[in-house]
Amino acid sequence: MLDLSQCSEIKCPIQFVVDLLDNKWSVLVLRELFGGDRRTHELLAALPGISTKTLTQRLRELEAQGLVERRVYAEIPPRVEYSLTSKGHQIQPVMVALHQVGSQWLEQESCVCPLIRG
Amino acid sequence: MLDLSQCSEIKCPIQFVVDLLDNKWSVLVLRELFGGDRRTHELLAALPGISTKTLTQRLRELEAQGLVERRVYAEIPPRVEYSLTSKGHQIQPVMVALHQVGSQWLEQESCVCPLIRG
DNA sequence: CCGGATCCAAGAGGATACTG
DNA sequence: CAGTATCCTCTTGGATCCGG
Repeated sequence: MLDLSQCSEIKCPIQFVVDLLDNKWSVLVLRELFGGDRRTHELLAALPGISTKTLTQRLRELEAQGLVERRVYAEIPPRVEYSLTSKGHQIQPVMVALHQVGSQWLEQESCVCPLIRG
Repeated sequence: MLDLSQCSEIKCPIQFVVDLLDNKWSVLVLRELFGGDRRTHELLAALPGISTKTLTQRLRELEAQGLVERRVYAEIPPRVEYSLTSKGHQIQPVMVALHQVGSQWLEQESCVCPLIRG
């Protein structure tokens, strides 16, 4: 008998994206890559607190989702560079919106630091 | 001695928003509330798989962050309604962008269901 | 109807050490 | 330099039961 269960699941586009990115680091990794190609140690430096294990996991996931490309250079010492694919670039509107809303909310927050308030 | 550690932390706006929403359900709860005010059991029905405990947790968080308002009516049986605050509405650009990118990606996916292709 | 309290399973993710 | 393997901790979140 034909299994149509997958077909009847009408997937919400919002949920679809959220599912791809709902973990501690994916969005921030993408944010870095929007700044240009990055080597592994550059990402580690740009994302304080992330472990090598987690960074690798996230990059592999993003690669499997077709958002990120991994390029390996046959050199000693090894060199690996990560970049956004064209599909990865498509997420830019989300990043722009996150940045806009985040800036708005940060402004609205009362600043805890008297020095900045001046 | 004055603790300035908080001040030296320059917060990325993107990370700021991500921190507020990085869990399994917050974005989807907000998606529902963009559809209008909702009672508890309506949210439970609209979010298949969520538990009452988790829904309450997310709502309390969103309330604490000022994104959601909780209104209690003194009736028997009890009635509680949740709605977006004005700050909550400010996240709309993110939802729009998520929806747009998600739709785009879903289209690009090869459809697994022959009936829809048909 | 709403939601708090408890218990529990699963997974995410950090620290460290090690390999090519 | 890049990445894997192991170990371990903490959090998330579901299931269930109970109370207002």
